[in-house]
Amino acid sequence: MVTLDEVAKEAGVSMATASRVLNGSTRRVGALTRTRVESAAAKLRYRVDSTAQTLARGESNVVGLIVQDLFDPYFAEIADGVIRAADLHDMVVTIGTTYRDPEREIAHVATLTAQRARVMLIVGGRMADESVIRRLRAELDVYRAAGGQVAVIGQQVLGVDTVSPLSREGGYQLARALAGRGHRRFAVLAGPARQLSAIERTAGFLDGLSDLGFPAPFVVHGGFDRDGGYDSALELLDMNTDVTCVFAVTDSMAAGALAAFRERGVQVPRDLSLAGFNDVPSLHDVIPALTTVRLPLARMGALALELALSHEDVPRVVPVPGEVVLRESVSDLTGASPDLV
Amino acid sequence: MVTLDEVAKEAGVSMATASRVLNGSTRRVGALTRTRVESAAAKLRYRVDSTAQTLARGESNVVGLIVQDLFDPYFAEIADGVIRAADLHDMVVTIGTTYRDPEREIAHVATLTAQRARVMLIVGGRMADESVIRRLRAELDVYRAAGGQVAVIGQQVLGVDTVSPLSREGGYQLARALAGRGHRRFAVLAGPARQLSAIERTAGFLDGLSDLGFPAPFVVHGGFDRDGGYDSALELLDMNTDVTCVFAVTDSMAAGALAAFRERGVQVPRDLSLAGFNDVPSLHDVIPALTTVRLPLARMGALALELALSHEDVPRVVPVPGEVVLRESVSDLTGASPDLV
DNA sequence: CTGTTAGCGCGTTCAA
DNA sequence: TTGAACGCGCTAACAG
Repeated sequence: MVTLDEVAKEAGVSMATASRVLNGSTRRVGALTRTRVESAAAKLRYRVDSTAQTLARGESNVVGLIVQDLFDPYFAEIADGVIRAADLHDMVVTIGTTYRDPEREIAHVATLTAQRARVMLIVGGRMADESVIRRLRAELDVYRAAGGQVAVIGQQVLGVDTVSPLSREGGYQLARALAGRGHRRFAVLAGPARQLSAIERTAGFLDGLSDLGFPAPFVVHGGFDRDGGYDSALELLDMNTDVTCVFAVTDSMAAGALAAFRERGVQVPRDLSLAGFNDVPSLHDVIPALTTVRLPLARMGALALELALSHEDVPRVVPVPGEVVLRESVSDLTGASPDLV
Repeated sequence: MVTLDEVAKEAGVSMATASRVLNGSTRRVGALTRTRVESAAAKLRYRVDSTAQTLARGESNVVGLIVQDLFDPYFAEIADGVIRAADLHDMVVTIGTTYRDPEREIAHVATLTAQRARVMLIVGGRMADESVIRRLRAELDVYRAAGGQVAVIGQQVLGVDTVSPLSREGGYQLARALAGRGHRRFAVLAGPARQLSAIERTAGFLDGLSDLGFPAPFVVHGGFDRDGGYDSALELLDMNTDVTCVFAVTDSMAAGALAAFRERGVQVPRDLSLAGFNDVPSLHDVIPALTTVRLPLARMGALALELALSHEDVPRVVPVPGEVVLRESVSDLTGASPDLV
């Protein structure tokens, strides 16, 4: 690989000059020398070594991104937003996936620290396990002590910059919207009992119902993904409740629930209404169209990066409201209009 | 950030020794010294600087991955496989997305070269544009000249290690399978006219039909994604053909086509049968279940990494066969059994 | 088994 | 405006 000083020699200048024209910020170089260096670099097919730059500058251009699972469209969309934003800053994105294993999360933080990532973005509902959180925070502390910037997308538990989807409020608004359709008796497929964002969404939903004076819903815990929704839905059906509407705390879970209902001959929304959360685009074509709470995932990813890059001393929290989107999967029980759009 | 020689001082040993116990491969260090170094490192919260390691070793631990769009489950699943495999090798994955823009692809290759990525994985059907391919190849050449390893997932056009989905054969087998269900008159939603994998799938399909002595299908070109399928399907309907079965060269396109058919009141598979390609898991819940050709995407990603890591002088090609999966979206016209599983 | 030394490729003072 | 020299944090000979 061609190095900078080979280019310098070829151009008949010093390394310092070559560095200035090829990578320097202050461009105080004579026009002639500049073109000489540039053509030498082109001729030799010179490519900077950004690892050497990182070492010399003490600052890298890598964005570390930690997600649970790229396979989940929720994370994929956020990752997409991060990558787009990073591109604008000429930064590269290193992705680590945890598959919901906190140990892997901690390991990734360590790895990204070793990479001297300039910023680190952590996505996804942390589990409410104190001991794990403590160790994660410890690992983050050594990263930050070295000048690294951290931003989190999700629950605000780490004392760092946070892009915070208003899960609780989303659940709350969803409850009111569903009530507006005439539903009174609900069930919640609540996901893992210790998953913070699942907890928040459920809690907001419960609050909404309780403020309305409605009975508390049936709550079924289970996995956070499609299969979790499927299993929870079957479990719910076996309980033989009289609910008219089911809230799955994730679109993926709702998709699973839909499959389960279908298998059991339960028609949505005729026999049972269903709502999800996130408004994942890849689920836009499911039938019936899913009522859900929309989150601007890609924008949240970009936002997190900007937050981390523009770091200030005091941790900031950017709340991101969700938007209830009523679609066919929820029936209208008010009698006013039996058909939905 | 704590450096290696601070650790060495703390432990009362030389940097070399500290390096050996903390990062060296040959672990010929006395037990006592070893523990002394280890506890010093722990006490000081030392974290290696892998950029410095890269510089010193002349070899990095980053895997560069170039995909078109993380949002597309096809790429997301491959990326997942790559990340998992990289993890096994203690390597990190840097992802760049091209959004199908060849210029961005070339730019990413340059960036990853600058990062001194140890291997580079390029995924996705290249466009059949000679001039772009030439420039891409030129950029790859400087990367490879520096000792970088490249593997491609997709069409074999670059003279490097390739994981090659047997698109043509997949299309061929699909044609035969559909014929086995009694279909004779087909249409193909063929995607972009210059997209290699789309071309291959279509060509194989045509071959299959022609070998069977069936008439050539209607071919509609369009976008490669969900919306492309949607638009192409509408276009097909407007042509008022008498086809009984439609092959969309992508599952995402098939999903879009399904939506279009539904809007127009065309029921699948009663009025029209539909098949896709890829067997994307996130589409497993669509109704009716999609007949498709399954590709082991995650495994292909892992495979590509192994290929690149175990580089040999002569470029290798690993063909990956697809598997036809017949599901409800294709009706059985043979009359033998009017209902499908 | 351990220490000394010389780079890896680049940015950046400090002089000229 | 340009060049010489040092250092970033670490590994890898080479000695001892």
